[in-house]
Amino acid sequence: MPEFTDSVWTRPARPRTGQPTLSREQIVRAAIELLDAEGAAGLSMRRLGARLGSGATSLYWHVANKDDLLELAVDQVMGEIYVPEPGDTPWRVGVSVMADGMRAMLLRHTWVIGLLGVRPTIGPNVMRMGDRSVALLSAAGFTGPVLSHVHSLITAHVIGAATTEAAVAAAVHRSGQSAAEIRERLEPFLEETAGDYPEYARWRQESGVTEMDPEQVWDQSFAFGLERILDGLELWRVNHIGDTSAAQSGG
Amino acid sequence: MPEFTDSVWTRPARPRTGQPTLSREQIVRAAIELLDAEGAAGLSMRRLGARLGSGATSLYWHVANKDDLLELAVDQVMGEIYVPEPGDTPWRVGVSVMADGMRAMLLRHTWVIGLLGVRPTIGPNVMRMGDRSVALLSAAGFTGPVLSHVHSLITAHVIGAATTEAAVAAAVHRSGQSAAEIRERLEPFLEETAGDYPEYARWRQESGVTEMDPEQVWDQSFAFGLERILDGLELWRVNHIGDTSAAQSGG
DNA sequence: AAGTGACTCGCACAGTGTTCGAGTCCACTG
DNA sequence: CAGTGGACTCGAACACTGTGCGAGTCACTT
Repeated sequence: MPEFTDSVWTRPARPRTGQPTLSREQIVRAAIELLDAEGAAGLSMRRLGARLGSGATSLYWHVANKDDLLELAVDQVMGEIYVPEPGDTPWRVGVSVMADGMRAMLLRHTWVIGLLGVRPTIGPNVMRMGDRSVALLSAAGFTGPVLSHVHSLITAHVIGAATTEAAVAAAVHRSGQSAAEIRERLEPFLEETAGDYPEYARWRQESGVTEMDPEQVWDQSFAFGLERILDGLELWRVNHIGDTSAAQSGG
Repeated sequence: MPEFTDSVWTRPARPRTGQPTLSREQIVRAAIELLDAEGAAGLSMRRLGARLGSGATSLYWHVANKDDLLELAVDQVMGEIYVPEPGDTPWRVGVSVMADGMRAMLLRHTWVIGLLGVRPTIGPNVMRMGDRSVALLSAAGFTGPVLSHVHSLITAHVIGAATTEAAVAAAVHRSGQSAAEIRERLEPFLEETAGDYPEYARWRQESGVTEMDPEQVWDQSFAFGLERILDGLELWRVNHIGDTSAAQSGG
């Protein structure tokens, strides 16, 4: 029975002495490249070994198993997220920068999304990100459990938005068609079922959403949501902290 | 090359004449049971066939492939979400009921979470849910692209929150330990690295979060986020619609 | 009685993650 | 310098996966 406390991060790394041809960092990097290029289904230990010019089973010396490798890969790309220092900017800007950066990362590495619900990551990069987030939100005046709630709220928005966006993007990519082609092809199907979903059909027609650039819609949707969240948080701040000075400078 | 428009939903169902021992509904139901009991990794066509007392390849008569089966399963459980009629309650309550229901569903069927980012679902239950959401949000005064943004915002919060919660729950379940045991075992590891993450360590100590019931914290975190989102939306409503009468009754 | 189409299913194939044990090479000790 | 131990590589093998194919069974129509 595996234990939660027995993960890549709590186990000591194997000591390195010789000059081996393979290294853990190299393997993780190659895995990320493969995942970016071909998605989660494209990564197999044999293919990864081949890409590195070594046998598939050699990898198991450096990595306990595939799950561990994926966990390492997730933590690695988490390190790409930039969390601003508190005090540099108003807290809303700081949080927005973090959220935008996280969203961009998830859309660069869409395979991460499917892994986030499987197992929590406590790797160094994630920890470092958490540490900096605490600094940012502390400076904004959030403390105690609420600080954690705020952090969860922001990350949940990013993850949720990226999830649906990635799903559509994956389908578009798989189909090999442009978004416009797909819309055109899907149209008759939607027309046909319009009678079953009258409210939706009405909105679809009168909203003009069919004429818009999908990519822009995603961006707008994400930005709109983030602004509403920040508005809501600001309101809470005013009511529960009453001190707006922290909005400008840290501490 | 598969096409986006060639999915389970756009293809006509096979006509049924005889009295077969297997049915699509039965297969989907059994698949959901298996997924609930053992997670995504526990579902294989062979095991599913065995559970239904039939050969594994027999399933392929009723279902094109495993991906299609999963899509059917996702849509099925999406049907468990209750979206209130507009007019029954203030819009905030209506939205909260939908969000709570969706969260509960995702936590009942955590395997769904890992599939949401893989491929968009346009099954009947999802469509029906969309239709009713449009009705709810229209009655609240949201129109055009903003209505879609609001819907995305709510669902993103639910999905994002459920994602991290499910990840932890899965790890706890796998470990076979209680949350308290895990915390106790993880403690030395966190102590050890506390020096590297000073802000986090400070917050952890002074927030008292270690003494709380994890399940309650999840609930509180989700509710806190939802309230902030609804506050932010309310603010937007007041500024951009200026009509608060729609808050009480539909239309 | 023959035929047709719905449906079931065993076999086979290519591919997966992972274990095991044999093999290679280097750094160090005696 | 011989030898030993450990770091590291890797081929073979095992149990498993999704799925195509073709043969088989049955109910019903003509």
